[in-house]
Amino acid sequence: MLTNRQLLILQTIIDDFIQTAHPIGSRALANDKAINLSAATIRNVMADLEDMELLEKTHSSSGRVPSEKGYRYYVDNVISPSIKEKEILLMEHLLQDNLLELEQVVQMSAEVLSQLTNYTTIVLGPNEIGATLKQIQLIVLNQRTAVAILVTDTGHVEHKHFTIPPNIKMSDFEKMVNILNERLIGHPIVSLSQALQSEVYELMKKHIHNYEVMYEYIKSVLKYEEPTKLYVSGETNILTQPEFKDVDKIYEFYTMLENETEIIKLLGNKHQGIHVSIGRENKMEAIKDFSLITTAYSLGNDQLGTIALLGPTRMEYRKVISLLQSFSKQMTELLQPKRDD
Amino acid sequence: MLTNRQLLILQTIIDDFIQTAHPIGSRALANDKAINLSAATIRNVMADLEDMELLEKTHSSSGRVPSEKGYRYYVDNVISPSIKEKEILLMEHLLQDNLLELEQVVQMSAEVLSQLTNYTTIVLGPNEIGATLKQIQLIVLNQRTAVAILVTDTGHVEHKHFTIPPNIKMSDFEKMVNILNERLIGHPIVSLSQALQSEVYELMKKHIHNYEVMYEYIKSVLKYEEPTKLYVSGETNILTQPEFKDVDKIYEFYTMLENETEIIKLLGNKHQGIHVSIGRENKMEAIKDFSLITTAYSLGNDQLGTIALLGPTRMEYRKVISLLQSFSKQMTELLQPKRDD
DNA sequence: ATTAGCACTCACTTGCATCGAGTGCTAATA
DNA sequence: TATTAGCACTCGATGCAAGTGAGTGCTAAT
Repeated sequence: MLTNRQLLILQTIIDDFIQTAHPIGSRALANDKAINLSAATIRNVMADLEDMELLEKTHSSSGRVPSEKGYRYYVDNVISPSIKEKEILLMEHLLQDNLLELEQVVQMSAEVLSQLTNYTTIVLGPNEIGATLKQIQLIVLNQRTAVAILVTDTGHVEHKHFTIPPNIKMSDFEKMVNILNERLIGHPIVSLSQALQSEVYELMKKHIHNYEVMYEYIKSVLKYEEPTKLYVSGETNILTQPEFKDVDKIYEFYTMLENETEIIKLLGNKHQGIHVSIGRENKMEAIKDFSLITTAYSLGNDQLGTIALLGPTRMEYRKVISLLQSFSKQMTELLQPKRDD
Repeated sequence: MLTNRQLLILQTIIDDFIQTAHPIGSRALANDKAINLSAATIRNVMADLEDMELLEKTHSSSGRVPSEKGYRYYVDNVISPSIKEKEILLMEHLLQDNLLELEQVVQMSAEVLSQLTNYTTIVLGPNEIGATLKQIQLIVLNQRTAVAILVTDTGHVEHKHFTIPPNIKMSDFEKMVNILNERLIGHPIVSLSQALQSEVYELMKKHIHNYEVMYEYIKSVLKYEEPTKLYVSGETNILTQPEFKDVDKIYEFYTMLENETEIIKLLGNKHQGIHVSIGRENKMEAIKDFSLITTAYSLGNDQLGTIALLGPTRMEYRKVISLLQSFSKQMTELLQPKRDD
């Protein structure tokens, strides 16, 4: 446990460093009105904090810089539950305004968040687990190709192109659509394939010529492919941070962003609430110099997606955490009415 | 007009510089087996070429570097009509393989091109000018919202969410969809709004209650918004080029990529064929150090889209140009059957 | 017309001295 | 006993001078 004095100094160093990105020396702290101690005393305290591995030096005679452990302590113990700031009000305004499709709302929010924070926003989802089929359409484009359109109750529209099975009559095609709509509407879209088997197969056998070929085609069309999309916004913000003036680091950063599967792995499976990973706490080598703050947004018990802010370990934790808390709350409220009525 | 000797030296300097990114000195050229001249003679030729502004020095005693005018001369006069290389065969293979939606094909091609060249690929389009309406659907999600789905004959699917007009009966809604499908199918989607007015308005007046409100809503749904999408692929490639080791330049580059409207302006309105803009020939300040090679892909006389490769002025013009030529040809061939049958 | 030779230019590197912000330690002080 | 002042020390950053080398332009010889 830290003494009040130690805590004050740790906090001041981290706050200052977050603003300036320069190591903080004892002299600078001695000038801080809130700290009424001499530089020498402060040096002693700093030495203690360094022994506890909460601070580090960049070289033997440099000022102090927070260590990852220091940030961790700061996030866990120092940051007080936030108050509403003007940024939060701005975001609330944006979110409540309109009646857009979920995906667009999320995308917009990501942009707003990266503008407000000057960090990079990564959004996962929304996934459609829990969504049910509202309507299915098969539209013939020409003799060879057709397009299938699935609409969910959440308003998500998905379409797939496919080649028309050989030796299929148009009348069978139409019958097929009717059967599908009659039997599959209301089924969760994740399990449409199973539903096709249990609800539709026998009917097809009865009414459709060449039903086996048709069945296989429909099955492949209905196969649920995780449509998780990744939106990244404010990539360039990272370039304005002084710690990324090295081209190699920038290259690594952008390459990391291109690796979608890794990012999905990183963001998925986060529990409810705000989650902070600092530096090497992240599983991913490429972001060992970053901090990642994530939160899930959800409807009821279904997790719908994750939104994350990525910045240097020297991050404005206070601000970002309260922004994300607000976002998560807003989002969940916004989603509520969309399905209920 | 250049002498053979001047041409040989210009060409060699540009070829070497494209490979190494270092200024080329007279000594290095004198060692080139293809050039059987002393360093001093080469220096004289180089001085001549510099007078003609085809070469430049980075400082008074440096080797020579091609000027923009030099690249221009090289592109216009030196590059011979290309032969098929292995890359082109690879691309042909990828393009012919499958039966995907146009947008996906274009997106994939962009990725392949940026991999093959190590430059950044920017794709505009495909635009849907000339596409006609194949089917329209209105699907009610809940009491307040519905989604409209438009499908074109090219297989492009577009959807829009909208609020359901107040005081509208479900039966009217269904009637409406029937009328729209009866009257609007086959109309070019760019002019659906007009067609709505001329073909549908009177009918609505007759059959639909509250037709004025409905009309306005439908009109806004049908309003054609240029769905031109921009795909960028291989952004990180630029970071491997030695001329972009400066963070400011990288920042400028990425900021430029975020500015979609500017890019669309830059890429649109290019005539048929390959088009090379070198350095300041580009209208856009942010890419004054880049060369942009564009080509349009098209079906018949309708221009469908533009694909462009962006790299340093020190670009492998030969390779890029022949790749793009091939792409354009392939693409046009690929598109042909999609609509005809 | 071509080439060898030479003086010159200039970016780049290396070494060295200096500066200053910051530290740890010790002794004096409240 | 806790705090502070003072001092020697460390080390990155900055600036300068000298040296290096790749390259040039010019001139005179071939």
